[in-house]
Amino acid sequence: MSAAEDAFIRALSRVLLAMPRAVEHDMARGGLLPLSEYTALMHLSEVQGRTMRMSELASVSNLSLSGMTRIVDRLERRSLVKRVRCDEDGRGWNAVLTDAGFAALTESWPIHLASVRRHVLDHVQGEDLSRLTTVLQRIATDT
Amino acid sequence: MSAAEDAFIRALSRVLLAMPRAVEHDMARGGLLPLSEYTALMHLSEVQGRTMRMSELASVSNLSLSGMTRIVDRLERRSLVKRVRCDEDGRGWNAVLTDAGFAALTESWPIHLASVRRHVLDHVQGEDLSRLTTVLQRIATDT
DNA sequence: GCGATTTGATTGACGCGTCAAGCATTGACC
DNA sequence: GGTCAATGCTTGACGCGTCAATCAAATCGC
Repeated sequence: MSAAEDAFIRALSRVLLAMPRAVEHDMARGGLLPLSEYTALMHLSEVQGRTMRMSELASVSNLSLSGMTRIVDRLERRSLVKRVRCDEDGRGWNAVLTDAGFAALTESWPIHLASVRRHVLDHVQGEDLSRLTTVLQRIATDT
Repeated sequence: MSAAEDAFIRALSRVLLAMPRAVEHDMARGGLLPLSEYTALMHLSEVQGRTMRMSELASVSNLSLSGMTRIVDRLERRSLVKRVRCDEDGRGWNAVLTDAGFAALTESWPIHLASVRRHVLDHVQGEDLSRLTTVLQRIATDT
């Protein structure tokens, strides 16, 4: 491994560990949703009917199905989401974003955005943004 | 947030979640050290005397001190590291890489390298490597 | 020197996400 | 149409890393 590659991997590792913690911390300080829950609600808010199958939600969130079960459990307990049996398939469940869930999302996103901007986007200028996006997408797709 | 920024953040999030799991998985399949333990041994192997204070090891690994205590506990149980009281400060402990630990590291690194190369480095070509490294270092430093 | 504070590290309790096992429901096949 | 594998999701058990509390050694103030 070349010195440049080594430096890259070390920097990536640090970001991998430290950056999500920093954002998570900002969210917690604001009394807001943890990142995993925020992300789930965000995905729900972006689809027609604010409804997604558990498996689909897990997959777009890059989480195991059982992990998503736990998250929706927590969200449902706080009435931010409700579970509705799936019409076409009696085994399936839909997670549906409630109005309260949408409100929580609305409350959370400015802080989330500010945190992400401060910790990440502020450090990526101009042309780098699109180049890096391409690289990251390739890495993400492969995995 | 612009569409480009949004794409960047989403791609970064996916990499953050998926990539370490992929590498971890490769290590586990080879019956090798988990990433956290691998990293600790690696840091130890790189310093004079293969010795580091717990706090220093935690800090270079971007982990809490108590987290590092657990990791060194596991490593010590398998005799890959030993704890030695610190001379200059009776409260402190040094983690010292043992020969067995060094051997485990030697055994692990080819698979670790191959995994990192396959999942990450193969997707970063030419000039992107240094540009991306700079950005990641800025992000890591800030946090 | 002797209490009071600070510092280095460990421990207890906890939350999170994973895997493997379990439970329904569905769909295929005879 | 009844059995049997496959599918969608949940549950149990577990490992990991965090925070808050704790303990011991060191340092400061007097």
